[in-house]
Amino acid sequence: MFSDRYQPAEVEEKIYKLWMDNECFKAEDASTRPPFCVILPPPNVTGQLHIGHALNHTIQDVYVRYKRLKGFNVLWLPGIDHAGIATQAIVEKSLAKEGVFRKDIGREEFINKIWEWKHKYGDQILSQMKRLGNSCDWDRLTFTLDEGVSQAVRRVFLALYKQGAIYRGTRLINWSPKLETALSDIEVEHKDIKGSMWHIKYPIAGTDEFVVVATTRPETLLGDVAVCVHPDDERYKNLVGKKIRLPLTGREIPVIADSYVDPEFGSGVVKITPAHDFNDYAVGVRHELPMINVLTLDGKIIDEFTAYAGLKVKDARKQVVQDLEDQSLLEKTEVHKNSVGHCSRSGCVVEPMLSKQWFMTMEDKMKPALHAVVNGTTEFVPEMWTKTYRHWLENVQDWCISRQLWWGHRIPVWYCGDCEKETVIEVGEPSACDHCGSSKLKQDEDVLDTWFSSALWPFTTLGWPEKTESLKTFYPSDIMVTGSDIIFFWIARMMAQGIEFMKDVPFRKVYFNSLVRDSQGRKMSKSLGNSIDPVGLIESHGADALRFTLLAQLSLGKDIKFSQTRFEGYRNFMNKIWNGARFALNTEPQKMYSPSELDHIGSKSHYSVYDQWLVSSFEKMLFSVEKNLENDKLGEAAQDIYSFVWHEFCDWYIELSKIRLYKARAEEQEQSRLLLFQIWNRLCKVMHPFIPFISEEIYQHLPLKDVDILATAEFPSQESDKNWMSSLKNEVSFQEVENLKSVISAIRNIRGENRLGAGVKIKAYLVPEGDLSQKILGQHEQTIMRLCMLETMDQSAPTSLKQSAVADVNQEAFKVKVVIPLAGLVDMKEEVARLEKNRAKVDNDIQLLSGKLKNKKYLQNAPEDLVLADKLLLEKQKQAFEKLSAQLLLLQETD
RNA sequence: AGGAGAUUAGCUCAGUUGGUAGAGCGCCACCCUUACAAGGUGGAUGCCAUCGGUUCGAACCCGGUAUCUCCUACCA
Repeated sequence: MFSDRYQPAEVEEKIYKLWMDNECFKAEDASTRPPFCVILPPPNVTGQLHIGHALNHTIQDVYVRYKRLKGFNVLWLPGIDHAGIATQAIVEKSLAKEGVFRKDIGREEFINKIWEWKHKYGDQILSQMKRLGNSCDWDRLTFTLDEGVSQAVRRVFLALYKQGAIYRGTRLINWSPKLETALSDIEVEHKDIKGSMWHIKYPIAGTDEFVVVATTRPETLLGDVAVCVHPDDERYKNLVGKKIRLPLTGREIPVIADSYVDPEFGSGVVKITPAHDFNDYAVGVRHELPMINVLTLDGKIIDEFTAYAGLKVKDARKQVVQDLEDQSLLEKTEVHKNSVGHCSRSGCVVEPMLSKQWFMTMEDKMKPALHAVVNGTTEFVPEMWTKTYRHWLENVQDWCISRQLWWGHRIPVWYCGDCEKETVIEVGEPSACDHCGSSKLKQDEDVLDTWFSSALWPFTTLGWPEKTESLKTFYPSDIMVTGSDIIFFWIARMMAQGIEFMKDVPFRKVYFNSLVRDSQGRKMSKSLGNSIDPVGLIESHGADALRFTLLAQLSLGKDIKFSQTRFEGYRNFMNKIWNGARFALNTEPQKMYSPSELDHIGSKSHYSVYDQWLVSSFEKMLFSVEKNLENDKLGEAAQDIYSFVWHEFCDWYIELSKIRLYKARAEEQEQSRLLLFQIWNRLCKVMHPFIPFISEEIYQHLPLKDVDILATAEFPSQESDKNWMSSLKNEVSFQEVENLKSVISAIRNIRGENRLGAGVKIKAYLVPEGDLSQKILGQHEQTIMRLCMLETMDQSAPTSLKQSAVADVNQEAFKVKVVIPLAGLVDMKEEVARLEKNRAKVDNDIQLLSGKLKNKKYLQNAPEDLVLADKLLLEKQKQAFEKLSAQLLLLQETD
């Protein structure tokens, strides 16, 4: 130890190794201790952890370490997600740089390449998680493509398939032409694009007349199957039922009426292209219209439209517009801002596409998932997210679960070459068709949406479908910590699948963590370049400082702005803790204590009132931390620790105890040291869930004969610490020290406001009123003199108050008049100003209180003790006012 | 368009059974006092967005308004 600055870089790696070597994070499948389980939302294998992960993981680590210290059999189960589309896209991109293309090397070879990537980056992510201090049971690390998980996925697929809940069908889905796969909604990002709105004349068949249709996508005109107006729109009523001669194709299409059309928007006439627009698709289904596909899977016009065949969407659009203009069918073009879906992985524009895909029915599955949250079986924190959850689940649609990718769980369906029917099995490959017995079977080329396996995560990680001890002990888990952005994609689906296959919810509580934004409040994103790398932060100020920065700012339901100066502030706090410990541990001579000496006390009389005050203060902090943790208020718990360590222990206790520690007799010194160790022994445990490295490092330096490991120690509690805590805390001593603090503050205040530097030696008259006041002053004379840097301290009244600063300390039974002669030290102006300011404050109080006490209704309705307190306060303030006025008069007198 | 949330010190934000507003950072003054200058002591700064209601009493409860943020959907 004992650099005067805390050096996290020298500590963290060593400490993490200590934990690993001692298997501190291992959970037991069978234990007499109560279980506590957290399943880590598995980070994507695609790259590095970002600061959002740091927050998410730190929150979990606080719960997990706290419960571990509380004696629970804790399992924090780590994992990594294969993240199908994201990983495939990234690996494909990186291979392309070397001139290697997926389609050239083939499925098997490409998947091998991804596995190589996974091993490299998976390990990198794990080491980053360790640097943060995550106390996961690493032996249980699970990857979403592990054999056991794959088995489970196939069993679920088969079960749902047999139920009819999984089916194959042709629907309109989001399609990435670049990646050539279906996308989930979460993979579609809407961006505002400045585009155009083209007003096109559609000729009415058999006439010379036109109807004008406004569109942002003229190229899909090729797939139009109708023109639609609002049924109540007078302008077009007579048009309904007539035919339109579709430009560029000559195809005749009907005019239909549907209330989906907004008569106010554009021309009030909409072209219907069911194969390329979600609304049009719905209209198409309602009106039983045909659906004409216009695009190839890679986003080009199909060959049937010879004039445009092979053109990309953008080029086709230009060509179509040009051709319409040439035929004088383009009425006008307007600038139009449009929100367009983009593929979050490749950046290309997403096309709604008619496609044959696998779907899972959702409506029935989501009912119990909704119910379990509404009735509180699973609790949402903060509670407001239940509204969002409900809103989503009540408007759920079937889920497209197939993806045209190579990386993922391959769909366990085989198609028969003879009868064309499907065979689905749970293990291995089928040898014959279920329906006709043919052996000409071919497996579906597609893989499952990543979220399909993620939805099973709470039980597949514990060994399902085997009936494992882990599953029995740890399902359901206690808390799931995650972002609210995946409440539907993940949380809801885990709820549904958990209830379906485990007959119980997957977790008792969901904690939705905040979003970490940059210092300007912007979302962190690659495109803005404002992402913060947590590893860089750890390297600069240490993992504990980072953790504490995130935790201390935590407030349920609110985002965190990451500020560098605040981070530095908490780095300073780590240093403060370090030096507080250094004060306790560096005092020579060193003696080693047995654990029992740190847990029990000898004679109470050996402890000073300062010690007793500290123990009371510690106890108050401890209870507050526990209460806040139990109520998921991690931020407030962190702040409890902050203010105890800095403002109670360092600011007051250390200063109060110095005299005894430096100057007193040997046995008294020994007693002081023992108390310091007793406090730090416990304080380390309280701090540990939040800042595990520094607390463990300090703990390892405690002069204990057999040092154990903090990570698996026992959290202090009223029961376990009964002897120590209840013997030492003492409300009378606590009050005594609070009184003492008030005198010291009063003197310091006079010093500060009169600009009397620390170098100026001052004399003070402290005039007590009553025995208690006298006793306290007498007992703490040395302390007062030291902390206020007094030259002399006199308990008798001064002969005159002229040319003196005066303050009245008045705390219930403790009353002291503080008089400090200022003659020759300062201009009296400062003191006059100080007293006037005080008097104004007191006067304000008097006005307020007397007004209140004149109000008859207040006297009738307010609780008695409140009224009484106000009356007492009023009297006290009136006296204070008198005294201040008298002193002001004195000061202004000239001799 | 629908839903949710926010508005408190210069900045970032706390503030639950309604009872005279708090913290960190920043700022000002003085100080390297043997744990710590990444420190110490003292100080300044608020019509708690706005209008109304309930109440003896509102930052807090209810309603309206303004501004901002996020989510979902959509813009043919």
